[in-house]
Amino acid sequence: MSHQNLDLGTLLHEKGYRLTAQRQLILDAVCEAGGHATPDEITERVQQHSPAINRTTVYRTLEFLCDIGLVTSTTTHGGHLAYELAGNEQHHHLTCRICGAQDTIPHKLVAPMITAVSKAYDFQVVQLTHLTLFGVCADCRAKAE
Amino acid sequence: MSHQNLDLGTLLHEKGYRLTAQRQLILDAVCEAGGHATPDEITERVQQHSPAINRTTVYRTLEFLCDIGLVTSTTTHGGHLAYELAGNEQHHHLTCRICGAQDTIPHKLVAPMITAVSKAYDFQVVQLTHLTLFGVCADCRAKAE
DNA sequence: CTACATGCAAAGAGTTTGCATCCGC
DNA sequence: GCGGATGCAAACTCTTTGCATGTAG
Repeated sequence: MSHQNLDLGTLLHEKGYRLTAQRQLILDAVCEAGGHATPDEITERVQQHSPAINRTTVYRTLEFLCDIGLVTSTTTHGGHLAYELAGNEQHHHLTCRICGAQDTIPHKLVAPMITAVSKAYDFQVVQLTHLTLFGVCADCRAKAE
Repeated sequence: MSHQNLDLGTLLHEKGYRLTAQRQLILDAVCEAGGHATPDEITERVQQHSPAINRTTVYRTLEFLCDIGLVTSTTTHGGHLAYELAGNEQHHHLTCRICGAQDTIPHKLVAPMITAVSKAYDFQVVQLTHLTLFGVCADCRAKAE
């Protein structure tokens, strides 16, 4: 996942926020992580560049980036926070319980189900956090045999 | 949700475990809760009958009941554990972000999506924890207008 | 220079672990 | 009586909060 030619400075400035080294580094780290990343993983990545950065700052900045729409947050299976770059396209995830491999599936595979549920139950699904399906990937199934 | 004529004593005995008052009470509490219940809610319910019961015991017993297949666990939106009686029928949940109302949807609404994903990605979905879709229920939408 | 952002330390939930005691079988 | 189950306290992880200091604009 890339920066999408994102100019964080300009973007923040337009909204009245400040560009700081920490914010840039944390956003970079989320990009590099390339999928779900926990605050811990982000902290580790960021500290490779700038070891002094505080955990608190990582938490606050991730929430901040979430607020301004640059990243999205989910709760992972284990019940922990996970962040990822907010892409343009809505998508969902497959996570292998065994090897942890992640795959991305397009929303169109999920959309019909959402529509069916919405109609049947008069319930407006607001899947702010995208869906994560857990299972076993082809590789791990092959190895298991 | 009811006990389903469940004889916990016999069941535990068959598997080589012991029946204790705590286990019975905790299972009862999960039944009474009638849906997702957090360890805290369970503890509160149990303590209405037997105030001396320890939080640790609740945690351990819930995990134990999970292991022997009587209850299932999920991670809720807030990232906390939630348990519920393992029914015979696979199902999923709708949770209203506003009023917290919960509805249950049958697996057949979700199954086609799972099948499509499995085929397209050669990924065997093992949705041990059932799915929870977040959104806004009809009542809350009506009130919002 | 001024408000926003950061760092630090400490608090706070929720959950787990170690160990002595208890009790179902 | 034996070994699994419980209770208690303490540790542990993840996350949030309060307040002083630093720094972008």
